[in-house]
Amino acid sequence: MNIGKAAEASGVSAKMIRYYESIGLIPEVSRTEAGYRDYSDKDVHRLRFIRRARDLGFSVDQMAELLALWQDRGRASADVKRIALEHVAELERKARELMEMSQTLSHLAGNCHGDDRPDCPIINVLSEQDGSAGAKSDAAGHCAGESDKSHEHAQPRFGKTGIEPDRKRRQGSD
Amino acid sequence: MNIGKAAEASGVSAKMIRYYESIGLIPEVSRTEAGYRDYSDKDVHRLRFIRRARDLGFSVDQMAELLALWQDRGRASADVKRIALEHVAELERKARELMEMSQTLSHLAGNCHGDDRPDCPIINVLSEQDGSAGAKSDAAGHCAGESDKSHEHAQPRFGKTGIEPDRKRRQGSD
DNA sequence: ATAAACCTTCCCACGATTGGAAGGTCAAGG
DNA sequence: CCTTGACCTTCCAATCGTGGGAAGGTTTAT
Repeated sequence: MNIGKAAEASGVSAKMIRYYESIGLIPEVSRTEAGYRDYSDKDVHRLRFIRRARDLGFSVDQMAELLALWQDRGRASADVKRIALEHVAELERKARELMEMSQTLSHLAGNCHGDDRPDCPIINVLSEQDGSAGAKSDAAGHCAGESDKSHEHAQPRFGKTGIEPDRKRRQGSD
Repeated sequence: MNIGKAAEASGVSAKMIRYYESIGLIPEVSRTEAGYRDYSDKDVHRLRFIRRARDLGFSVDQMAELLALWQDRGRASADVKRIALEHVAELERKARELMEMSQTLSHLAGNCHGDDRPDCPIINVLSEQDGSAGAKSDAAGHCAGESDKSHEHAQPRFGKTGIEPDRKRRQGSD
């Protein structure tokens, strides 16, 4: 089965299949004489596994762990569960972050007339001066319970588990 | 005020200040004789505006719209409100997506023994065959109400509003 | 004078994915 | 047999927001 069929059968695009191969998430499959990748049903099965994991928001690193556990007949379900629960915690953290932003903002929007006059609590909050000692309208800005997290966000979270992007692996040998 | 002080005063890193300038989100500020950027209080005020918008999850494009409205004395608050509510909808959509993944996964994890035996509903669901006609364990896989969204996700969402990344603007003239 | 702490520009990396160019291959129809 | 279109191959670039770092110049404090 060529890559197009494998992509269709698995729900993973041909582009991504090649990418996953290049970073070592999936092994290199055999090739036809013309150099076309040739996928077995087992390969497609693995790709479907990957698609489902991806649809659940797992990172490539986590998918690598899950794939390894899948292959491991002697795995402990505790290991799978741990990965899943860590991911759940992360998903919930991110969801909470988004909802806090959403709540703050819809609260502000609720207080905005939304007419053709310029006065707007949303703009007012965005343009607040910082060191305001006392004159701060507390109802608007940070009512969602986020206190000191303002300056730190978006750091890389999942450490690499062993697969590194050797995109250029085939450069000198081919 | 040099860029380091402006960064400290605004909560936007020096790196990001230069980036925002390079993409045209903020104007180029004046320079000292040595070429150092020199920020006024007004500039810092704008940077704080940006930091707050960013903390609310606005994209650079949306921040550009908000900055324009901020500067526009004759703005209609309806315009601000519209941007805010569109963003709220987007935030809620993303939060919902994350929560659906989280729920599916924690449901699965709840059914996982989490011991040293290999049997695990999480792995089972991930490795399910697709065209399974009847033998599908419905409790595990897709209980969160997501039906046909599996194959389409992560498309670019916010269209550019006029600021394009002309990072190399200063290349030939300087 | 010298060293530390800044600043400048430029390039690269992340993660996951898509798009496209340039070129080779395969299958179908004429 | 030849053409055409649909596929495949590799390689490069872009996305988005941010951080890291190199190479070199400047300011500031000792």
